[in-house]
Amino acid sequence: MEVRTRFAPSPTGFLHIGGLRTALFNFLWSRKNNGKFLLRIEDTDKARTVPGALENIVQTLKDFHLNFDEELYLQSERLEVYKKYAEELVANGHAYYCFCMQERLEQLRKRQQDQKQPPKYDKYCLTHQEDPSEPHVIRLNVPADKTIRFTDVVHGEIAVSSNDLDDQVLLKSDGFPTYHLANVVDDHLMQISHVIRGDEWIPSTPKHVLLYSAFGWESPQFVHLPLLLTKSRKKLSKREGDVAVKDFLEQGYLPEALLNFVALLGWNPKTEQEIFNLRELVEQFSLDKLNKAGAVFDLEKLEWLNGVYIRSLKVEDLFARISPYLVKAGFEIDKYPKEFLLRILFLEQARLKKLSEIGDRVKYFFDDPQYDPQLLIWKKTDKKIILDSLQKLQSFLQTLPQEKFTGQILEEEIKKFIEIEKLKTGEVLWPLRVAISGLEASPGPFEIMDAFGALSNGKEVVLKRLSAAAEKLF
RNA sequence: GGCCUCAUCGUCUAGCCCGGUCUAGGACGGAUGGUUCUCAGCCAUCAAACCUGGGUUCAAAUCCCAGUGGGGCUGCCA
Repeated sequence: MEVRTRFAPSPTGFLHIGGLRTALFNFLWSRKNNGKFLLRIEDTDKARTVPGALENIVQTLKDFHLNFDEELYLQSERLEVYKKYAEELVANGHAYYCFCMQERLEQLRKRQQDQKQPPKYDKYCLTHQEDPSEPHVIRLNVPADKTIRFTDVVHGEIAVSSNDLDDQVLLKSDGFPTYHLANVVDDHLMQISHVIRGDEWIPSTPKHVLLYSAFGWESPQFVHLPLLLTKSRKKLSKREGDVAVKDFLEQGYLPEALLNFVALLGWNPKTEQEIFNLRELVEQFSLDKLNKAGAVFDLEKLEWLNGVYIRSLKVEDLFARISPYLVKAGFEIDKYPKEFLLRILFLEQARLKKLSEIGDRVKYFFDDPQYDPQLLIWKKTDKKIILDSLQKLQSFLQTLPQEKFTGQILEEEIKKFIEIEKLKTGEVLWPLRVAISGLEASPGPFEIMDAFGALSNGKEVVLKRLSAAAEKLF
């Protein structure tokens, strides 16, 4: 039998991290088995549907190369289908019309809760039918005293008493199906072989199993994934801050890193490999390597992984991806030679955790730095020593032709200069670096000057900053 | 409250199914040292966990039971 999986999000918000993982695992399992991966939008709640959410889901999947097969299915376009099947259930006694008003249901629920009874519909309408032209819903007629069993691929056998199940609404009074109906009908009609979804669905799976058998259909394989948790071990949800994939992308997490990271939440390869591209994930993925326990979404490890991916990028590629962030930071990058920009990126590459950090890090390449003069003074030296070293350095660099303004040569020349002048390395390099970067922590002075070397006035800029530094010390 | 479910370092996890090789392995984060003017990177070292209690067994992280703790669900939401 062909493996057919689906990702079935509701368009109630932008795709979030948990959804991305669910989509990924469905995708991987289908690809692993040369099967099909479907995208089905479960837009059966008109009130909760968010404009733009559908587009965001489709776009995000595309960003991660999780391409779906067949057409895009929208449940809101299949209303007649669900209605037909709901009526079929009514006809054979597995469901019934319910005319109860919201008010009665609320009272019922309240009474049950006060008596510490589990809230459940009391089947009133099963025996009190009204005019079918009156507004009504269709409810599942859950039989009493039955044990409902199903096998979950990750959890094993799960058994529940039908007495603990409520007569779930299948078709709402507005003619829309509820999740339970639409999901079961579509999974059957679309011949889904594996239902891979979050653990939060385990409690409603028995209802689904009941539906499959009421229709006389075979159930698919159920694969419930461990929940993604916040640091406080609560289910990751849209409410809790930045979980929209879009936000991560905008902060400059690379899709490859995000995907790699999310793949390792609730799944592991049973080897010590940690870095995976999509192809490798397809190769190594299997359902028996799935975990049962919920996994905390740990931002620190994501940052590390993102750094790994950033470092592995070719500078040209990094440039392509990061230039929007440079523009956003206000740098007019098209006024600078590309070589200059590439050199800057090359030296920041190992330091970046997220692309969005680039603006702050490279400011000093575009604007003269502002800093406290005290910063120029290295360790236990004093103002006088530093000023002296700065002035000597200045006149020395003055004599160097612009062609010699490349990292390699500069390093040799300056080290030679230090030796001849009998200065300490730190006395020269520290203030030099601070003078040109304005920073306590930055790339090395030779690297920075090397980058400036790609500018026609590079030497000029460096010398100007050196004399500005000397002036600050007066 | 009821039902379901989970339980190894702070976090992601390996080991558990098929008990001994586990003085419990890896990674992130942390600490320390090396490279070095600083930071990052890289390299090295260290600290850090089998929820508790019973059983079964010569032997239990691994099997069984109970407890505890966490989480999920309990809507004409998905």
